[in-house]
Amino acid sequence: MTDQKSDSTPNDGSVDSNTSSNFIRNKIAHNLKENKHGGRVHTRFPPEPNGYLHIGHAKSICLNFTVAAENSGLCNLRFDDTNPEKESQEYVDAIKDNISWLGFQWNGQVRYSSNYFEQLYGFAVQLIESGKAYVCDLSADEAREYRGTLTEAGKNSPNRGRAVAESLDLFQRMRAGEFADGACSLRAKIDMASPNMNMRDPVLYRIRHIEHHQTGTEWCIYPTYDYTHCISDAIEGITHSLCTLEFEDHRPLYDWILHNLSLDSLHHASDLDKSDYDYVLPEQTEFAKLKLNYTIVGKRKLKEMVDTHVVDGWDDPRMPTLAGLRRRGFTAAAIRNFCESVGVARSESIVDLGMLEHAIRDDLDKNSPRAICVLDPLVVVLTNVPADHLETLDMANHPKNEEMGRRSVPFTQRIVIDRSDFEEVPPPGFKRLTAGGEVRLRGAYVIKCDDVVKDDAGKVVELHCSIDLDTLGKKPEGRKVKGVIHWVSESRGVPLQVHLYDRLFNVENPESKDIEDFRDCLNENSLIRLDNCIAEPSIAEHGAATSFQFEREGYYCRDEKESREGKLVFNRTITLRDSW
RNA sequence: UGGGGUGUCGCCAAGUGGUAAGGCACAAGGUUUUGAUCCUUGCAUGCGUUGGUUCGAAUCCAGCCACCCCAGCCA
Repeated sequence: MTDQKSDSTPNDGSVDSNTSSNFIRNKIAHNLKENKHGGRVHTRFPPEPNGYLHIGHAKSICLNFTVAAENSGLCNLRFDDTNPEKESQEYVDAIKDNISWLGFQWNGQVRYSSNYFEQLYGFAVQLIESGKAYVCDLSADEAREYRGTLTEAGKNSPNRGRAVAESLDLFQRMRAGEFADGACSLRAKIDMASPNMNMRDPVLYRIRHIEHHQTGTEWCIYPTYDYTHCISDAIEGITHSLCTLEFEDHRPLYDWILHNLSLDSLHHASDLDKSDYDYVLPEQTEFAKLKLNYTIVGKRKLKEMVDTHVVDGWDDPRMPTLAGLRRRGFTAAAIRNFCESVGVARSESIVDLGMLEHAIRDDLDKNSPRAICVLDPLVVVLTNVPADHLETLDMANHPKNEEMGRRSVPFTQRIVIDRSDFEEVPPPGFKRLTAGGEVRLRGAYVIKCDDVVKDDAGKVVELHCSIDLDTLGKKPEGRKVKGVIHWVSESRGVPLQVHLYDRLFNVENPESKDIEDFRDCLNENSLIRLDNCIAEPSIAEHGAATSFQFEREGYYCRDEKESREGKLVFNRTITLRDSW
């Protein structure tokens, strides 16, 4: 996906269900009513390119883009790339790709905080000149000691009273590369006794002689998040700066920086410079992060799982990353609907995985064509059918949506059914095939099991059944056959490998502080590979869909990464609900 | 124990002084050639807790309790 050229392309990431009110929508409606930003709503999604996006980011993406779209507003994509140490172009590319896949289009070109390095530098000079910032010689360790603690005030840096001219000179020399990493820093002059630690003369610039993925070696001083974010928002004309709860304590600093810069200079530096809109400073609003039970959403741990090969990569289908969910068979619409159903609030909560599962089942049930696949084949020989029999059965691709068309399924003398659909001694309530019992073959005939063939070890190897020729498309005479099972022609079916996925962790909260190492609660059975599956031939045809409901089993999608000519691999996205 | 937040059904969540929306989950019925889907019904005299104000409180006030975040030159 390349950068968007249009300035006003509406986002098409729509949601099926009705939207409900939340405090951010209410706040925006209120601002609109007061005409605070001249009717504008302009948000931004500001990831740091230091990892892949996950389901938690999806919540923020959906929030920012939909809230803008609902109000005919705009949403920027801005990479918050102020710490080159952990960032890379690989992540930039993956993030852009994920957002597009989710169905959103950002306003104009992709932005980078690093686009504003020169302006940011100029604003820093402005703060120094007005006595609001100074160059500090304290080392990181010393600064920590001077900062005080949660309950004790800090001490002023010895350089706090440094003359403006001297700080100006030093800052210029920091930029020129005269000092080693950590030798000094630029700090805001606020209040070392503030109960809010963020206000105890926070660092604005630090020295890092390191290459940046966007600016190369142009800079050796890099602005911090706190200093950069608010000014970047102001430059882009953001009206509502939405972020997560842990930044709440940073809001006073966000406001301090903007209010201690000249409003005119911010206005002139901004995208709104030549517009007719009044220039109003952006406002930060915080909401709770999305957490899901049985899963980890923490970049550090996700990266660790990738690096230590607990999973196969960022796009492993068990990962909560957008890349992983996509490969698993989740649709963008399902993720959008899920985010909408979860809502946005300020209380920290852990959403039940069942909600995500519901969202994907809901979408796939409506939109995926049906097919038949037998995961654990057991041969059934139809004794009253000729050995060379080949019949073509016509089946609907979707039970409720005729528009999805129909398909042909070959029926032969030897077929396979799933081993779990036969029981010699059935448990109470069992509705499938039993010795001597009858069952309906989905889309075909009713069969009766006459004979159970076993090997020397007593394992069932084959079933001999007779079919009732008068039951194709009609109910059997004089009796009721309750069960329906699926089947595939043994000779005409196509072999495939199927990957069965389950949750990665076997505890509800693998990120809990009680758990020292997440490796201790890994689900051993999170991936099961089935090598002998066999499916109806239509799924392998040229132009076939890539995502199906394998009837009575669940939703499966072709794994594009592992499938190749002559070797089909399918991933189980999610099982069907099962009340049996 | 300084500061900032949050507490409404098992899980999310609406509600902003007029008598507890919705979704998920769960349960019971019905339809069904997928034990799926779909349909119907049920599911908080109760809103962390204790007091107070009021004709009336989840909503206002006070106290208490629990949990989360903050002492990176990370974001």
